[in-house]
Formats: sequence, C-alpha cells, structure tokens
Amino acid sequence: MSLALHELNEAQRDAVINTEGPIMIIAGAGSGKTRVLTFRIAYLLENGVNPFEILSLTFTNKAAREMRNRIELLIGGVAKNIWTGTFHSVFSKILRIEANYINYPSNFTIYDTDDAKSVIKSILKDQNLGVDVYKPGMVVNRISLAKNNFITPDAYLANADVVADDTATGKPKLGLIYKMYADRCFKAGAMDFDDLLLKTYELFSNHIGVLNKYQQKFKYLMIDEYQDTNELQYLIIKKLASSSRNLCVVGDDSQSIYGFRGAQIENILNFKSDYPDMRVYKLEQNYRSTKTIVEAADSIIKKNKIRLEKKIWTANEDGHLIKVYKAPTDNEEGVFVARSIFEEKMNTRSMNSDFVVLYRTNSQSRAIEEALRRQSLPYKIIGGLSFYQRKEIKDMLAYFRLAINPNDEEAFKRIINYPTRGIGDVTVNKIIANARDKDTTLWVAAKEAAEYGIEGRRIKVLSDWVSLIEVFVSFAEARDAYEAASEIAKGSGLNKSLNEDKTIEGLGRYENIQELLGAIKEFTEDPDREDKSLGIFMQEVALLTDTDKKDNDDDAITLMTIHQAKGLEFDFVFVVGLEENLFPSQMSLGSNEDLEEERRLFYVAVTRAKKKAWLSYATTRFRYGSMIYADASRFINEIDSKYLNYLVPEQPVVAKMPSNFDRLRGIRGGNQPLESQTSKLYTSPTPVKATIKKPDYIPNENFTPSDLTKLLADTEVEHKVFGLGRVIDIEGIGDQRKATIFFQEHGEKQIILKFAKMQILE
DNA sequence: GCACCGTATCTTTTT
DNA sequence: GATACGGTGC
Repeated sequence: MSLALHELNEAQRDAVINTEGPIMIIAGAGSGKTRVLTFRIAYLLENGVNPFEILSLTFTNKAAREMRNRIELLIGGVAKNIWTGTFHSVFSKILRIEANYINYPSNFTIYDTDDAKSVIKSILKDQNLGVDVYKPGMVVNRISLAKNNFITPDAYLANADVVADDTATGKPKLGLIYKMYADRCFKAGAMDFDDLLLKTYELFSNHIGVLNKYQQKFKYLMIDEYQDTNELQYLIIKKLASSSRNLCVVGDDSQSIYGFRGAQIENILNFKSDYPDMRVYKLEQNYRSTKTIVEAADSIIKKNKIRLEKKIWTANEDGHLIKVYKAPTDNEEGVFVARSIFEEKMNTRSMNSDFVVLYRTNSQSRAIEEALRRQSLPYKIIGGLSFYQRKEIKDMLAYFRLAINPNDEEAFKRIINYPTRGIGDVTVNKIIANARDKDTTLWVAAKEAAEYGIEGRRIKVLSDWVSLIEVFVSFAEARDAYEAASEIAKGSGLNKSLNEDKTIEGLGRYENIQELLGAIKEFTEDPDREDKSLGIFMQEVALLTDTDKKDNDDDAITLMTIHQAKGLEFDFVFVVGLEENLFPSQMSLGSNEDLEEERRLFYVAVTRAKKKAWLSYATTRFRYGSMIYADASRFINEIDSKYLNYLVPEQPVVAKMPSNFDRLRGIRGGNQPLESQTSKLYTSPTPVKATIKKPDYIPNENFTPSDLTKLLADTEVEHKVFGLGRVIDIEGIGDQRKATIFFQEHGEKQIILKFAKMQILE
C-alpha cells in the first residue's frame, strides 16, 4: 500500500517527505497538523525506518493514542511499536528502566501535587515555619518552576540573587525547604511530575552511555506542541537529537498558553539559532473553520507583539457572524447558553457532542451546569475533580502505592489508620519523630517501633499492620494487577468499611472502588500488554488526566477550560465569562507578556469552532460567595467588529409568570419549588467517573394534550414521553397523518398524530 | 479517637 | 459557596 500523498496540500506534503535534518513545522490552528504528523510517521515507516526508532512526543496521552490509531489505519499494526506519549509518560518509562543509574528504585512512586503539598506541610511543621508565610501551594509552584528551569536545590542555594530575592520577600528559607523536599522525595523513592523531566536530564547528562543508547535508539524525533515546552524539555530534546539531528518540531507560537508552567515560547521562536540549517514549513491554510472565525481570530492575535509572521487563510465559506451577548448575571449567562444550544440543536439537528462551552476558570462551570440541567440538556465536565482525585480512590491507591513502594511516605500517612485500627496521632508522631531522628523512612521506623518505646496494645496493632502491608507487597510482586488489587481491596478492610456505609454517598464511594477495580481488570486483560503488574498500572494512572479519558458514546455537551480544549474542535463553541479581571485574568494584568498569553488563550478558544461561535459576559457574577461587578473583556473589543453580531439584551429572564420560554427551559411554576427539586433530582451526590447527567423527561404537571389537527411544521411541542421537540415535517391525511419531530433528548421520531399526546407550545 | 462546628482561604490555567 | 483545618466536647 502506498500513502495517498496527493491528499495533502503542498506545504503539508513538503513537511511529510522531508524527513532528514532539523525541521520546524509552524501549524496554524486547524491546518491539518495531526494529519501531517501521522503521514510523516507513516511515510518514514514505509521507507523502511524501524518503528522502534521513532519517538513521538505529544502533549496529552489522548493525542498520542489518536495518532497511533491513525497511523495504524494508514499503515497497519507496526504502528504499535513506535514510542509515543507525553514527555512525562515516556520519560517515566525510561527512568524505570534506568533507575539504578540514579539510585532510585525502579518502582518509584509518582507524587502528585497534593502529595507534594503534603510533604511541604510536614517540612514546615518540622522546621517550625508558618504555613501562612510559606503557603504550601506557592512553595510547590516555586520548586516546580525551579526544576523546570533546571535549577537544582544546590544551584538554588548557591545563587545569591535568588536567595536575596527570597529574603527580600520575607521567605529566606525557601531554598532550604526546596532542598529538604528533594531529599525527602528521594528517600521515599518518589518523584514529582517535574522530577520525571529533571531526573531524565540528569540521567542523560551524567551517564553518557545511557544517553548514547537512546540517541541511537531514537533516530527520528517528533515533538508536538513545541511552543509549550519548557527549558528542561528543551534541554532533553537537544541532547537526544544531537546525534541524529533528525528533529521535527511542530507548533504554533500563537497557541502558546502554558507560560505559567514554565513553557517558553522562545523555544519555538529561537529554533533557528540552535539549528541554523533547519527548514521551516508553514501550514497556513485552515480547513477547520469558517472565514468569519478564521479572520476574527486573526484580528485578535494581530494585537500581540511577540509572534512569528504568518498568513492564516481558508477556502471555507463565510459562515455566520460571532454572536456577542451581555448578560446581567452569571446565572443568566448560563440560561443564554442553554437556550442558544437548544435553538441551535433544533435548527441544525445537531448532536449534543457538537457543542462545547469554554471558560477561563473551572469555577465558572457551576452556573452553566445549572442552566443546562434546567433545559434538560445532557453535559459532561472535563477537569475539575477527576475520578482519581476522589477521596476513596486516593485511599485505595495509597494501599497500592505502599504495596509497590513501602517507603512512599504520603501513602503511609494516608492509610496507617484508615480504616481506623487504633493507631492514633500519638503513635504516628512517634514513628515520624524516630524516622527523622534516624534519618530513615516511616516504613522502616514503623517496623522498628518496638525498639523505641511503642509497646503493649499499640505495638501489636502496628506490627499487624506492617505484616499486612508485607503481604500486599508480595501480592504486588507476584500477581497481576487485577488479582493484587482485589486482594488488597479485601484485605485492607477498605472494601468492607465502604460497603457498610449505606448512605447514598457511601454507596457511591463503594461503586467508585468497584469501578476502579474494573479499570484495573481492563488493564490486565489488554492483550497488547506484556507487563501487567500493579506497578505499571499505577505508573500510568499517575500521569493520566481527565482529558485522556476514553470518549464514551454518550452524547453530551462538553464543558471545560480553554486550556483543556487545546487541540480539539467543535462545530459550535461558546466562550463565556469574557470579563475584565476574569478573562484576561487579574493575575495577567501586571505584564504585557502575561496579557499576550491570555490573548493567545482567547485565540485558542475562538479557533476551536468549526461553524459558529458565541461570546458572552456577565456584568455581575458570584465570586467568593458575594456579588462582584464586571466590565466587558477588552478582548471583545479587539475583534474587528465586522465579524460580530451584538445581541440585543432580552428582558430579564426571571419573569414572575412562567412564559413559554421558561417552559422551554424547564421552569414550570412561577415560584421557586422547582429549583430545589431539580437540583435534588438531577444531581447525583457522588457523581461517577463519566460525569454525564442525563435526566429523564418529566412532563409538565399541567400537561394538556393539544388538538393536533392543525399542527404545522416548525412548531415547538412537548410530547408526554419524549419531551421537548420541534416539528420538522408533516405528511399523510386523516388517521395516517404523521409528523416527523426532532426531540432534543431522543432525536428524530415519526409520530402518528391520531394517537399522540402532545402539547403545542407556541 | 472521633464527630461536630466555626473560621479562613480560596480561584488562573495542569503534567 | 465550598473546602480544609483547628478547636472543642464526648
């Protein structure tokens, strides 16, 4: 089989077939980047390159998976053998293989941000430092930034400027905390997210043989979303590519939105200075969006000073103007979104999954959710509290973690007395004190507890617990992930204690645990896996994000932050909360650089849309539980107004008497009982993984079937079973007369009017 | 050891 | 408005 290169445009084709030497592909939004990348890899394979020699780094696991699938479609099963994944997942794999070089156990734990904060808190406690001066979140951020710029603890402490800065801001101990933090992680056999990069870089720097091995292995490197790489990632890539020099970076400076995490847009702007012989291919034709959207977005991004010149264009049709809506409150902004989605669905007969609502901060989802629920529109939220962050899941995972690496201190502290087994704070504090004293880990200190004055009933309970964990350790070593996990779930008592809780919340927690076990089972049964150990499962879980979840088939509207929408596309896009101090964020107003990043974020938001975009803002909004006032975002005014359609504000939607619109929106009585009812009915107390809420239709209490003999097309109706819908077509006469109706919940249906119980709404 | 309650802080975005 | 934490009382 030969690749269909003629399906590509000239720039795309050039980017595919020029496989040797350093190459930069500047890929504007919607310009067929993934297509180029997949074709490029397929082209390499077709020309005899061994799949094991290709390393392709993507931004999310989902992107990696998608790319692998698409290559497989092009060229077949060999695609399985290429190395793809995120920086973090690929390098954690390498670190496991090479762990002995850096004195880590190969089953090291990956600490998430919560673990990191907890380590910081415990250091502060030991050092008698206040959590109000050294806010754990801030300290963790600062350490992360240091690591991502390749500043080790010693380098940090040795830098007089940095230390002087810290002293000036009243936090002279930051460097010390950093050092202690790194030390504790090391002792616990744990790495945080940044360590996965930092240790990789150190591994490659200090062990030239290891570096050579991987340089020879990966003859072709491809880096996606290059504009979002940080200093450390940049350094690693440079090392890996220095031998073969077959480095292909793909990115778009206009979509650089992770500066706050240390990403350096300079990496893409300065590529040429590292590789003077590089070639650039610019993908400037947009295949995704209408002319209006492409040009409106271009008019936004032109306000930025820091950017590479390019001319984005499209051959697509003009499309609709971007609608702009000013809402009096955040709740009514939600109502506007829900109502607009409903109408768009009716008019274009679209799926829920064609819609996305994008916001700057996670907390904005609330008002939108409420409105969608009232309109009976199913939705799913990406991000926020993910499945793996739920308490019961983290508890269970802590047992697994300890079974894999008993020195994991955060896991230890989490479950030593959970479920309650009579090991109280006093005993735990004794163990901690002794561990610090002897410069050892909590696990070792717990095993030796008898030696320093823990006795009687306490030592019995403690040594029982230690033996229990030791059994778990042997499970994790000897059995596959599913067997080990089920045994641990039983043996830990966690399963039992959750099963005894018969409250609704408790039931939900129990179900979540079962779901976790289900996921592990699925992992174990995957035929493509060689290593089915619990350790590997945990490694993957730690690096999983909400966006990586497999899409399930449920048709739902997507709600997420703009950051998470990167790389995705939707027919219909709502960007909400366009208010000063929210978007752009208040934090970004201090410097032009930060403001430009916000503007790029706005650019990313708008360019997600294929067909239509809506922008909205609210002049008042609840934040901190109190009302604040806001002006329209400067970004709205920055769009050339010829692309905008300012909607005339409607009269307040909270009318005393229910109007037809209210009824459409699901508001039934004039007074409030419904609000509490709906939230009870539709909010599951412990939402399960795929947070899709699809309420059953509940007919209006004063539902009275209308006379349907005069029913016309385009009429909105309420069906006793199928709910709200719009008549598309009517045909036949007499008893045969039937209507084709598109229901928002059930799609298109043929209804014989003679028997139908429907009410006409207009 | 634990359940309950009041208070402080939070909101930028995430691997 | 929600959560996390510390204090109090049993």
